[in-house]
Amino acid sequence: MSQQSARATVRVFANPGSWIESDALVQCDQVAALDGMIRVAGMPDLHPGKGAPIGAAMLSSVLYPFLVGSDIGCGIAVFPIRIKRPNLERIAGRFPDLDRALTPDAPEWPDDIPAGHTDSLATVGRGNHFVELARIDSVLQPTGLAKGDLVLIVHSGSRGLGESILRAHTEVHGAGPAADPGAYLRAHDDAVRWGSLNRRLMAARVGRALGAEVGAPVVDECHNLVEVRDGLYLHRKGAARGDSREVLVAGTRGTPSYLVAAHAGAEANWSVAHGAGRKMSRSDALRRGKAKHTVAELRRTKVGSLVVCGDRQLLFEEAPTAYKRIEQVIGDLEAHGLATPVAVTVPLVTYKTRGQR
DNA sequence: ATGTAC
Repeated sequence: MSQQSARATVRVFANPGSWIESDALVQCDQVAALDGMIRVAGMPDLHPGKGAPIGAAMLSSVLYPFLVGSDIGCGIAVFPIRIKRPNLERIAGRFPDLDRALTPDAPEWPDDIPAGHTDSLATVGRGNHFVELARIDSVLQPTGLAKGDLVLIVHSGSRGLGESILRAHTEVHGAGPAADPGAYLRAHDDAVRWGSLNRRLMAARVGRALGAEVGAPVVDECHNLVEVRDGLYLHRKGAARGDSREVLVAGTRGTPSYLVAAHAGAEANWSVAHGAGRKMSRSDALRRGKAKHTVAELRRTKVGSLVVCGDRQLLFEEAPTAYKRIEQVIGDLEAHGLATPVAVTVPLVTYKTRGQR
């Protein structure tokens, strides 16, 4: 039935010294064997995901919804924010409740909500998602930001909307291709717009709660989506658009993040990493973290930042030591000519969740 | 990563 064709290429853009979990490489090979697959590019933050690798851009003539996963539209946005004399304790205490959905009486309530999906609007979600007040620690290359400027970094996606889109497909077709790519893409595009709106609404909520002026985003890059390029489908799963633009590559809740000028070409599927990448599974991070860290040191980090996280389990799962070193990921991007560092941000206050769960 | 069930 399936015709014989040249197998897709797999290339991982990491230096030999950068450890990549072997399960993630196996997943890349499995993806490469899919019908229609042309080129799999693993980013230096590559790690195993649920059925498909995270930190990968996968170019194919066939559209596979499972390669993007449930959080369609997830991305990272950076907003300039002005606060006169930031008091971290006070800011942490005044952060809005981003676990609770926006209500229509809020001043931020938008006129146009993609897919009419109002559930969980302007909420951050869980997992690796966060909203962070950060300071520009150094500027390495001319850009619109200056040393000392404050920014709000928002990493979040489409919450239940993307999940429902993937589920609708999976219930009928499992890990198979989209039977009607156009229909999938129309729903998908709504989720991508919803994710971007979600990040803007959260920034606005934080600005209002802190009495701070929030500017238009200087970066807003989605790293989970399907991009149609020359009639082919480029599946991004934790891989940001990397062709001639600035992207924020997130560190961890307690280490710096990097704004980079991305200039990735076809061989890297026009992509760059989206973050530090997990070094261990959530269960390992919880087990090892409990032996290694106290809750107090995870809530007040080595760089002096505060982490608002009422959920102790999530705090351990998201510990900086559960992730690769961001400097190594950035070094790998540089070494392969995919990106050049532009500015370094250091966290001041990171919001994860108020709740206990 | 998610909403929901356990």
